[in-house]
Amino acid sequence: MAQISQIPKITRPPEVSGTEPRRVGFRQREKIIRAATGVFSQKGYDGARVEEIAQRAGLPKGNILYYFKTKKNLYRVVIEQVLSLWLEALGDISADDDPCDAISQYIRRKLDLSRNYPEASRLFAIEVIGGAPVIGEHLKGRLRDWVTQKGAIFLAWQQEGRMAPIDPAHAFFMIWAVTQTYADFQAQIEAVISPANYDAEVYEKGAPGVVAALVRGLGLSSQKQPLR
Amino acid sequence: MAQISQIPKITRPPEVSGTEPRRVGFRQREKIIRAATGVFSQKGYDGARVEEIAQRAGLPKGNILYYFKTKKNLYRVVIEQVLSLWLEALGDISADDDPCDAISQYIRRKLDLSRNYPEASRLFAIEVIGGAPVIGEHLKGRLRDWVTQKGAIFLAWQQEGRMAPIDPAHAFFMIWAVTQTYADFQAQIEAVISPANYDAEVYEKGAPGVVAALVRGLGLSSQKQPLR
DNA sequence: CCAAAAGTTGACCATTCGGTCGAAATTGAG
DNA sequence: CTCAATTTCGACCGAATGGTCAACTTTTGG
Repeated sequence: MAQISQIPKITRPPEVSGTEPRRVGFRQREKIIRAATGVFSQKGYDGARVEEIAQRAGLPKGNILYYFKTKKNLYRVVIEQVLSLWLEALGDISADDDPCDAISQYIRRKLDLSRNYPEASRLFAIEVIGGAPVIGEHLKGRLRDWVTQKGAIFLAWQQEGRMAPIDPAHAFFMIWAVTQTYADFQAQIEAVISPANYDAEVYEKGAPGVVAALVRGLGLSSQKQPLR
Repeated sequence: MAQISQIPKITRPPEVSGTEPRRVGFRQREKIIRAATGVFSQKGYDGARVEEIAQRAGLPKGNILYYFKTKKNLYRVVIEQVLSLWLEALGDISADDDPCDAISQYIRRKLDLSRNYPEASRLFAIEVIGGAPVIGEHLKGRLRDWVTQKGAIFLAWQQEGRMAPIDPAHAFFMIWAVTQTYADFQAQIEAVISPANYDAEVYEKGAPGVVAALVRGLGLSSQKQPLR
């Protein structure tokens, strides 16, 4: 996805025409970032070899360093892009929403993220497990604020008895943990059940039950529903 | 003439007799494994430096390689020990148990594992995220069998209406995800809430609500008295 | 007490990897 | 077309790292 970046010297606004502003470097950067995400997510920062990223991107190694001065810098760019994706997916939860609808939808959104960007999820996980050396500050900032804000909504719902009395932050930890486990621990899940098709078997068949369980656990029985 | 060294001057046979292995190597191995677990869990396999492990263990590098022929071999030993811990903690769940009691207890046990061995949990996570190259076969074997077996019990309970109709395997994935998140994503949790004392704030204050939510979500509302 | 086995240690080596460089090739604006 | 900026690419380098080795010390069994 397009993102605010500091590409050197793009002074021309994107003119949409038959002849796109084919900055060669832009395409290459995208390819490299995509390749890097894959390698970093599997091997971690130290395990990843610039040479392998280059190979996956179909470029010589020197080229990678040409676009991203250093390996560390490339990692920073990649992880920050992943973080953006993650934060975006937080989306909005409004106090006016029906708790059950809002949260089920939120859970499903997170689940979709795991499904569509499993590598991003894994990379994020590795970064956090390692102590979040790069994105730690962001977590203490944006993420924390978001949780505080949405947590207030949860508290209000709880006040009205429309949600189980659980610490809002922990409610989020729970939701994140469950949804991300399908991307991060895919290898384990595949070992336990042996799905012919992971997406179909897991996200389509298994996940709905999990969403229901989460919703039930958070005390969000559908307002006018037979479920008790 | 007295040698100054940090090595305990144990010139006498170990005060502890019996089956205690007198070999010096046994102690050293333990120290090394402990140090290695810490380093591997934070940096991953490639990020870990043998030198750093040696330093943490208070030994010269050559010594590490003396006991564990290669770095890879050391990793294998460490990860396999972690796996043992993990599998042991699965413990037993019997069909005769009260579902609610059995599963709450199980959740608490897993939570204790995260609390007492956070590094082990993180190392396990890194291994699985990387595709479980070393322990994959074990997961397809022992873990899978365990899930199948215990899953049957879940199904029986569900038949009797004592548990929500959720795929047993996914029920476990859910429980594992939530309990392990407190160890694996500690950095994120610390960023969001700022606990003066992680254990107290998280495991003692926050976790009980999470256990309750999980139990509720799995449809195990305690028809009995709130145990403990 | 003695000799063999086990363990310790730092110096050393081969390889790998991130990063540099310079020169050739490509691109694109005027 | 021209020319300068951009991009390509392989050769090369220094630092770091896993692993080896041989000399030396300690432990152990008899």
